Order: sequence, then C-alpha cells, then structure tokens
Amino acid sequence: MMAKKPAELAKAIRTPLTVDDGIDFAMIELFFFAYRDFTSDPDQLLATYGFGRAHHRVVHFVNRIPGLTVAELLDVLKITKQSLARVLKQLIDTGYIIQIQGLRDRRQRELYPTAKGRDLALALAAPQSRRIANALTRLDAQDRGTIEAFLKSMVDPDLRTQIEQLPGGAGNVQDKAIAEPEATR
Amino acid sequence: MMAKKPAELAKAIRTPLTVDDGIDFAMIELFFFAYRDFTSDPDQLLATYGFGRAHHRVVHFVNRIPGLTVAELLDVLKITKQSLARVLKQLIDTGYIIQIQGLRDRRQRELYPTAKGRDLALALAAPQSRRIANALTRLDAQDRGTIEAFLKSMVDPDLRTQIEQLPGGAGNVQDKAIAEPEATR
DNA sequence: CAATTTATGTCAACAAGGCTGACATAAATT
DNA sequence: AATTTATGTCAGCCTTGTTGACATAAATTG
Repeated sequence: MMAKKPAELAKAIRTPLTVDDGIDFAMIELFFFAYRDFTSDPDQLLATYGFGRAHHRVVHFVNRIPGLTVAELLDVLKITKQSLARVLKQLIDTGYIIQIQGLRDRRQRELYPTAKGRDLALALAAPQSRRIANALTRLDAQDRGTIEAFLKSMVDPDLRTQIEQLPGGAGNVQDKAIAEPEATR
Repeated sequence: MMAKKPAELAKAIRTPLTVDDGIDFAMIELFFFAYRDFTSDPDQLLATYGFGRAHHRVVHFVNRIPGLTVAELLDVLKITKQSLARVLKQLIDTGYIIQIQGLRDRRQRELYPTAKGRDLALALAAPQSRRIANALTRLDAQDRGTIEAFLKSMVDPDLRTQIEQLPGGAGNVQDKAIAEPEATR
C-alpha cells in the first residue's frame, strides 16, 4: 500500500457542521448525552459488584421475563451464546440467577432470578426510573404519551414486537401517538 | 472465600418485575431499544470503513466544533487520552482529520476535519437524522419541544453546559419546555 | 428404532475500545 | 532556571463482543 501524504494535501475545514447542513444535530446530540447519563447510574452501582453492563441486561430481562430460555434471552439481547455464557455463568455462580430444566422440553434451561437477583434488578432500575420521573416532572400526562410514541417509533419496526410482549410495558402505547393518560389508570 | 451452594438454597422467583414494583420499565426499555437502533445505522456504515463507534464520536465532534483541542475533545468524550490516541491516530493517518498547531499556544493541537472527514460525518449523521425525522412525523412542532426538553433534563445538570455550547443545537431549547416551534424559523 | 436436529455448554482465539501507569517532549508559565 | 501543561507513546490489563469447532442430551423424524 502506498502511504499518502494527507497532511500536505488535505485542507482543514474550519466551519462547523450545523442544522443548516440538513441534519438534526440537536436531537442527535441530546439523544447521545441523555443515553450516556441514563446508563451512568447503574454503571457505577455495577462496578461495586464487579459486574458490567452485560450483567445488567441479563439481570434485567430475566427479572422482567422470568422463566425465559437461553435461546429467548439471546434473541432479546442479540448477542452470541458465547458472549452470554460468560456473564450468565458468573450470575449463576454468584447466586443472582438460577436455571431450571424445562418441563415440556428438558433440553431447555429456564432462567429465573433469585431473591438476590430480584434485589439487584430493582437497585439497578431505581436510579434510572428516578431520572426519568425527574425529567417528566415538568411535563403533563399527555407529554408522556408523546415521548413514549417517539421512542417507540425510533425502534426498528420489525423489532417492536419484542417490546410489545414485555409485561405492563410500552407495548400498551397506541401506535397513533397520544394514548390515553397513563397516570389515570 | 467460602463457596456457597446457591442452587440448593436459593429459590426461583417466578413472577415478573412490573410497573407495580414502582419502576418505570416502559420508559427504561423504550429508551434502551430506541438507542440501540439509533446507533445501528451508523454502526453498519462504519464497519465498511473498518471503523467503530469510537471513530464516529471523534469525527462527529471534530466536525461540530472544528479547531477544538485534544484536551477539549477528551472533556467532551469523557475518555482517557490513551483511548482517544488510538482512534484519533487512525483518523489522522487515513486523512479524515488533520491537526494544526495552535497559534496562541503552540503546545495545543487543533483538530479539523478534511473534506473526506466532513463527508463521513454527514454520511453517519444522515440516517440518524432520518430516523428522528421519521419518528417525529406524526408529532407536531410543540411535541418536538417536549421531547427536546425531556432529553435535555435526562442529562446530568453539570454536563448540560457542554450541550449548550454546541452550534445551533439543543442548547437553544428553553429550559421551561415548550419552546417556540422550531419548524417555523 | 436409528438418524437427525435442536438446545445448550464449552474451549480457544481474536478484536474493539475502555482503563492504568510510566515516561518523553516541547512549549508556556512562574 | 525550574516547574507546569499539552500532547504523544509504550506496555499491559479488562470487558464484552466476535467466529469456529466440538460435546452432550433430549426431542423429532423417517
């Protein structure tokens, strides 16, 4: 490969990219920073357990869908079984999750949280829920529906079914935006 | 350390965690899935260049704030200089970014995109902007303000100043939510 | 029943992108 | 002249993703 001499040929562009370039930078950056801080609270907590984000996701979904199989979990997380194996093994060995052989199909391993695993899931979710609640305080119930609708349509259409199956979750949001006020249920 | 026998002692919890546990799981999961898909488009594109998310962030902010120094970039990204060095070197060597010695302070290296770097930043931002625009189509101009206000208050207060300094961006959102319709400017 | 497929587990190697610690250089500051 | 600052670089480590290969037990199929 021929080495180029980019520094001598390429010229520096000194003007910033802005909204004028037809890109919604405000939203892109807000989403980036918001998500970064959204994950920062659980990240800190996880570090004290010696766990990482991967453990968080596993603990979360096992608590949300107790009894799901390894294959189902892989499908939700979209990672390989080898990736899952490492963190899942740790969580099982340290007593946060237990496996129970499936009844209908004894090849399957159903995943359940222990009391310890339930506590961890709650502890991880609490600061995130608090952050969201805080961000919603200035908004009314209808705004909440707007935000849910927005976030939901940011998700790839073919993956939305996953969300809809989660218990008591966002699947209940009307596709048409502006659902009935959730707060009054 | 004594090894416990968790499988024999710990009992499986069979009930799912739900909203009833006082946690806003709907929002937590929507945010998770939305962000995951939000990053999937650029991720795919980056792979064709042999780049990763780290490169994306660098290219993005150098294009948004041309001439920022290495130290400033580190502050925005919140990573170590050793982490940055790897990806930055690659981007410089392949001609996406160039460094120019600072004028006032010649120790500093000001970072600028090349034309190639500008094109890449635009190509990466385009699908994200499209996804956002699509998610906003069903919503009105006032809803946009609601979402911006929500995302902004998800960010740690002390880090919000960073956002406010970005050109033509979300810093312009009124803190009180419901800004004047952006679309009519 | 035998053969095949399926669900899961496991070993090994690799890559990206974080991290820490240590040290080097040049330029600014004191 | 001495110190601090901005940057670069080397080396090694960790987490979490990847691929490929192979093993086992249970279900399914011909």
